[in-house]
Amino acid sequence: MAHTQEPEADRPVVTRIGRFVDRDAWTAEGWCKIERALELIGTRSAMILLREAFYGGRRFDELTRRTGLSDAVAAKRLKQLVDDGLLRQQPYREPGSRTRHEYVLTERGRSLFPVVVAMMNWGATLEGPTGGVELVHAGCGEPLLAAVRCAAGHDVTVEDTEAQISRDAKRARRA
Amino acid sequence: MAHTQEPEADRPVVTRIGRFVDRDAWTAEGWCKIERALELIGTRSAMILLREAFYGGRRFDELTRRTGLSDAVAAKRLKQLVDDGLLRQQPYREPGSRTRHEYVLTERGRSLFPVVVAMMNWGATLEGPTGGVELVHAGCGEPLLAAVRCAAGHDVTVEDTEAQISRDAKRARRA
DNA sequence: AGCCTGACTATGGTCAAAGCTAGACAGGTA
DNA sequence: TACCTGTCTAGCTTTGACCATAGTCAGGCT
Repeated sequence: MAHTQEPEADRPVVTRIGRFVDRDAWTAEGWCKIERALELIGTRSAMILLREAFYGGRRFDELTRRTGLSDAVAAKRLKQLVDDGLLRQQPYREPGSRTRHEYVLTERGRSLFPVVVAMMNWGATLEGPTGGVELVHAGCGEPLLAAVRCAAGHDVTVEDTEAQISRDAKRARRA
Repeated sequence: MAHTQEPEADRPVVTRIGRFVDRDAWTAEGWCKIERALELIGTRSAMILLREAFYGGRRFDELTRRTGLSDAVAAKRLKQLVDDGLLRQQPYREPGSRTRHEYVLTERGRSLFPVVVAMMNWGATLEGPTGGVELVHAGCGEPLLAAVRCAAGHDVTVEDTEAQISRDAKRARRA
């Protein structure tokens, strides 16, 4: 598989600071936010159903058809996403049919927006056909990008990043 | 599971525009950038190894120890990540030991930064212990956030987003 | 040479994800 | 009433992710 082999400096990607310099002073055990996220969205079916939700898909038949998932898997995963509070069922009624449910993103589901955009961005850089669905800014029509900023508003690169043990780790440990 | 049940307006999350309004005019089949990304980073082990890489971990023993993965899984996944061009092996020599390899992020691997940050951000919003490792801006010490912007530089919310079929979909189809 | 250690590899077992097929079930239509 | 259709459930199977254990193998050490 072809890929970039940049002959770059032998420096750490991210600098470790504080107590985290000694990595054995601390264990990730149960603290990792990414692992926690993966428990909810770590399956292929969950991610592509959410993708469809961000593309505006809401109804069971559309979601199954456009994701290519089987009824059974889609139903199971949608149920889990509802239970986990990422989607919510909303009744609707098509004339001549009985009341059914649409699946719409909750606030928690919408807050996955940066994750979805970041993954689309990254996926777009991989080899394979370009194109497909694209998300753009309604205001100006420009495609979306996921950016990393700090809370103070600065753009941040990997090289400008430091890793530390969160200051409230001790406080939280009591809980 | 407790979660927000916002009583919000009955509008689509994302507006579909262009040919994409008729969703059956087009099929996702093989075009989805997220599915392509998931083929490379869609496993728990891949994500948490990359997490460790962004935390500054490089050596086999450290990566296995801090991720809690077994040797076998770590070795297999690292091999895959190297083959896929997200990591690269770099020789090092500890005094008294033979030459070994560190695993360092390639440019392609580093470009996952927004994905990792976005997932950490989102995971932090879930219930469970807060704390753990935190990434901060070296300049000002503020924690990192993943933001969504358009190519023109505007901040974009879900509501300001439109989904369309990418204009170069046809061009790419020839390939 | 023979030993030791750290980085893999090979094997077997468990479990979850996802596909397929077949139903169940509600609530409309004829 | 009987029937149809779209949503959802229930089995069964395959695949792959992960773990545990036990090897292999390279290369420095004594």
